[in-house]
Amino acid sequence: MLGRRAEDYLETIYELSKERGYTKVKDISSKLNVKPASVSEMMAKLSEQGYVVYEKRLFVSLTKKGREVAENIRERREILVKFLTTLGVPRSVAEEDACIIEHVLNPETVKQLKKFVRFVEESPALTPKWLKHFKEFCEKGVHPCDVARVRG
Amino acid sequence: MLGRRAEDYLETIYELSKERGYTKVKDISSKLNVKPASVSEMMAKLSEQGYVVYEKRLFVSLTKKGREVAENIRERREILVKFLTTLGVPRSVAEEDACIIEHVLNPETVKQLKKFVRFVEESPALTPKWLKHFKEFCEKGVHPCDVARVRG
DNA sequence: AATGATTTTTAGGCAATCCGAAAAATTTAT
DNA sequence: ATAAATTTTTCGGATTGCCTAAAAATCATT
Repeated sequence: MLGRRAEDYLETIYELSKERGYTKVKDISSKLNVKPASVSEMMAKLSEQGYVVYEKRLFVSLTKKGREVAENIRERREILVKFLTTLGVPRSVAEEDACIIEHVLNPETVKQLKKFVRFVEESPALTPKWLKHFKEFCEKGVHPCDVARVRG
Repeated sequence: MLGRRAEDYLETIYELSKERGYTKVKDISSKLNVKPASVSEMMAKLSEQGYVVYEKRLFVSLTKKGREVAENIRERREILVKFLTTLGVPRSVAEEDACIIEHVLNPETVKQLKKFVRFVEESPALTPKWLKHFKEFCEKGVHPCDVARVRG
């Protein structure tokens, strides 16, 4: 099985390969904030297991197998980011957190969060009333409906 | 700083100590599904760092410092479980996932999820209408409001 | 083509966390 | 009190993933 960290590498390679179809050790290392030495090692492992094509000193690219994994993870992360930002988590934080938990969440959970995102997106209103209420609740700390009841 | 795994240990000790005020290596090992040998090691480390009182071969209990950490984590987990179950994730899955991500989520994110839970709990209706809609959406795959528009 | 700069690899290490096996201590039952 | 069963510790080892430093390869410039 593929370690969590390995998945990060695959996803990164995926992103970095978009233009040219391949990427280099240095780029991966910068993106992931690890030293090139660590990337070299990981590439050896990933190519051994058939996730990347690794031509030493030349380039790294994904195999079909690797691309499939990467795409899955990327999709998962996008869902998580959307989900968290919908709930009012600042984008930068949402992205960080998504990157961490994308690897560990049960698919069942992801499925459900995905449904939630769709539920909000497919709502007829641009921003559903309840979501507006929620945002208000976040700002004022009081449920708008309660206010209505008390005041009205 | 305390490793993620160490936090799991603290939380487990906390739970197991509730009745008697202390717990034993074996119990921790069963709860965390690791061998007693691993627990011994971790206890040595945690007591060195002042998180537990570790009387070799006799018992393990939390120090104040350890209890504080444990309580924090437990609270975070409870929020997560509530949150996930609210969104329709089955309890067992929610508990598993919560246990994993409780350690890594940004406090900002947790804060926001907590607000969401409160928002739902403090809603005047037992189950807010939108949440009913969401559940329906989960079952039928169609947003109830859309149905209303199309049919009506 | 030679020099210098950059990139990459290799080698040796470190930390966290787990394991199994064997030894030691404790507990339980007789 | 002793034998048997259980619990706990210790020790050596494995894995994952990261690092530094030094060597090697590649690239860029003249």
